[in-house]
Amino acid sequence: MGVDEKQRARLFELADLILAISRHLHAAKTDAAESWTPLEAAVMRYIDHQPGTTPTQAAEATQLISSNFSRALRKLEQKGLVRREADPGDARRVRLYPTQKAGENLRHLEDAWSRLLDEAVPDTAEAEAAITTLRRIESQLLARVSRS
Amino acid sequence: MGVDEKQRARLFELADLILAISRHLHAAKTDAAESWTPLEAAVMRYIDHQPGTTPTQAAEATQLISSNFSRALRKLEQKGLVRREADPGDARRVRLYPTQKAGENLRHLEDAWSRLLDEAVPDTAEAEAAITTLRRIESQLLARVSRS
DNA sequence: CGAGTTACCTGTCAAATGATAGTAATCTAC
DNA sequence: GTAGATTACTATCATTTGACAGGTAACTCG
Repeated sequence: MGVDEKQRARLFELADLILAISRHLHAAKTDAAESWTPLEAAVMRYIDHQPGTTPTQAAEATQLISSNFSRALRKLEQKGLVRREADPGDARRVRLYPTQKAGENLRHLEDAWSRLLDEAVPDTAEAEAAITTLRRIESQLLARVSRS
Repeated sequence: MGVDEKQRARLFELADLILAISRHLHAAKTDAAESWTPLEAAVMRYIDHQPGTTPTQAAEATQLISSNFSRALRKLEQKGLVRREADPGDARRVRLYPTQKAGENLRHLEDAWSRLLDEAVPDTAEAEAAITTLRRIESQLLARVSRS
């Protein structure tokens, strides 16, 4: 069956827009407190969403190979944004938690990005609809990768 | 006035999702014909959308400073994907056009990305709604930058 | 115990990116 | 026609990122 012509073009534009906006957001590098590289930001946000996660799990979610994840993690720890804690059941395992400082920085980031987007999407329902769609896309892409 | 608490969190999640998906799309580096770096892809897609654009204009749209844009452009030209043409009215100015080869490669990219997204967003209306929202965000962010 | 596995980490290399400085050609305005 | 602005470009540097090879400690299972 395959995707029909118009839907294909639509989906392409969707991907295109996501990539373009992502670039804009990076470029508008909100000087939110600590300066984060894009990769560090991705790791930080994941740990914030999933406190208590392990490096292996987080690396998978962010699609980083463990060596690179470890590097990003080290920097975040040096900046006092992430705390490592030993897993009581398995001493090999490390649990990751955002620090309070991370919470403050993320709030700054939230402020900055929200302000950027509020003019474009003031409507609550529209924002929620977009989030629903994008959430589905995100989990779909994630699943696809772990499958391969 | 300011953005209310919940809307702020929503918009933050929106930004977050966009960044995460963007990372996934890059990671799923569809080996579409010529291999493009993320930046080259951004430039290529812009030129495809706006054939006849000038380097200055395209650099602004992709938020690159001219030196880096020039580098990306050179690579795209070496790969035979972009053609430069002198502006008849102003000899300083260069006009950029996608080549036929670029069209083919973009079609591969369109295939690959569309396939990735189709499972997540099979619904036409939903895709269009998301596109509308994201288009608005994109032009908003772009305008914001040129303003500053 | 001892081999194999798992989780995490370091070191290192190459490529991609962001930014600055500076050059050359052309145009504009006086 | 000359000073200054505009357009496009090159050279170069530091940082970020992606990938690989390998190492240590802890766990599992016979």
